[in-house]
Amino acid sequence: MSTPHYHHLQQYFSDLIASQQLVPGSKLPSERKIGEQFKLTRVTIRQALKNLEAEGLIYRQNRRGWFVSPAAVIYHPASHLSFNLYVTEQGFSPSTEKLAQQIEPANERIAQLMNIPVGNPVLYLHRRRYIDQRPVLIEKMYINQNLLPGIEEEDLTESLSQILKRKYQQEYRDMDLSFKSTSLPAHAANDLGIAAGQPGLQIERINYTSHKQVLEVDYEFWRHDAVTINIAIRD
Amino acid sequence: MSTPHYHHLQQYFSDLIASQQLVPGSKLPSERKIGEQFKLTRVTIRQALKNLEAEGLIYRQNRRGWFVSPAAVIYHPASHLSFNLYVTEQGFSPSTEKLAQQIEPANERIAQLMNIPVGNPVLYLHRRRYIDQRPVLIEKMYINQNLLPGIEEEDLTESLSQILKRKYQQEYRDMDLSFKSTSLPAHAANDLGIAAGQPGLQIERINYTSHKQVLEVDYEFWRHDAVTINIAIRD
DNA sequence: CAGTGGTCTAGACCACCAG
DNA sequence: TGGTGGTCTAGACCACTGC
Repeated sequence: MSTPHYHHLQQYFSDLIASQQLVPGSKLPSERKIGEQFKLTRVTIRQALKNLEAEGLIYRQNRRGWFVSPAAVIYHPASHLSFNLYVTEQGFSPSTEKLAQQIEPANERIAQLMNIPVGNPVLYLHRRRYIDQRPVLIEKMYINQNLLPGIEEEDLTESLSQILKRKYQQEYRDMDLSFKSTSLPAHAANDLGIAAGQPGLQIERINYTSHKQVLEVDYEFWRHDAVTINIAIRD
Repeated sequence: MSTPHYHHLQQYFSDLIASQQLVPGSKLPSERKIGEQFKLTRVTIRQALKNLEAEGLIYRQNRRGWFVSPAAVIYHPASHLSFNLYVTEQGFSPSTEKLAQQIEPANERIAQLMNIPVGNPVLYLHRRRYIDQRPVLIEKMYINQNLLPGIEEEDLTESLSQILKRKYQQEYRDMDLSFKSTSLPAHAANDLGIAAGQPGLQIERINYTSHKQVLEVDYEFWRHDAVTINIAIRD
């Protein structure tokens, strides 16, 4: 077995995508159709498709089929641009959906970060964000409502940085970021409508006010093919 | 099919690892052994193992078996610490192996970045880096030898930042970083001794001198389970 | 050499989505 | 309701590792 069969298949679709005979968003033939055409079983087909998925060239939506991935958006955290802004600037169309919003008692980590007693209320916000109608990101945030009284009455599908600026004359300043490439936890995969266990990118972000208080702790779960992170370090 | 069989298996090993009945570096039973024990076929076993791999809990080495992953090392690029230093500080044991070193003509991207004509010589360096004897990272670097005359005579398994400091009184300063979660390209997977198509983390890093000249362009290919990236943004 | 993972066949049934 | 991907069986042979 010099080169495996799935490798040829990968190459085949890879070439179709590179030459734009398959464009972002278009649907691949069904696994069974591909199988007929190449005289291969579904196991082999799926190996090739999963590899292409890992490369970020294609993605699937549960039981709907396989699709060609759009270009990844570039996330530049140091720029402090909002999701809506940087997605728009790159020629895509962002949208946001609120999945949950509630007052919650702070757990240990959140309490420690926000310097409040464990169990004190924080605002929990759970959102799903889309690029060109494709869900790409699940966001779970814990907001320090002591610093932002009345924040829960705002329209929280809006950009938070907009709300901060308008209502509180606050801006995002310092932040701590942590990135990890890992599979999406089941809850995030479900929210994104994909099978659990698929590769993803997890980000933890802690946002500080200009007085070094913790404004917000943010957990983001990205489709791994949807984003590239750029950072410029200037001492 | 309420919860799939592979899910139970995942949970089983996940629990063993969490409770430290399986410790980092230890070998899992063979796929066939697991199959006997749980009355499952290898296809199902492998689905569970691949999911655990995507989570970063286990890893494999080509035809040698599956092993429990060690804790990820934390890479803090803004600290300017060398690989050797930050790995050591976190209680692991780093090592470096030089796979190739040669003078090469600069390609377009490198030439543009280094502000030299295309085809001018640059020093290419290809290294493999280990944490506790596990290969975790392939590095391909292009070094601006105009700024570092005689660099090619140094021992290039050493920390480059050490060499810079000692021989050239230079230090790493500004850098541009780009991260992407994607599968490892075939060359990198081969060098790491793992099957192609496995998830990985790709980093492009451009290092500048204090005079904003490009000192070095660095491409890193990490095992995705081996690293977490932390960055503090302070304006 | 025996044992490991890597690849593959030829089926099957299920859960979910769309028309 | 027909078609999709998701899961799974029960095999097989190959390439490589380690003894």
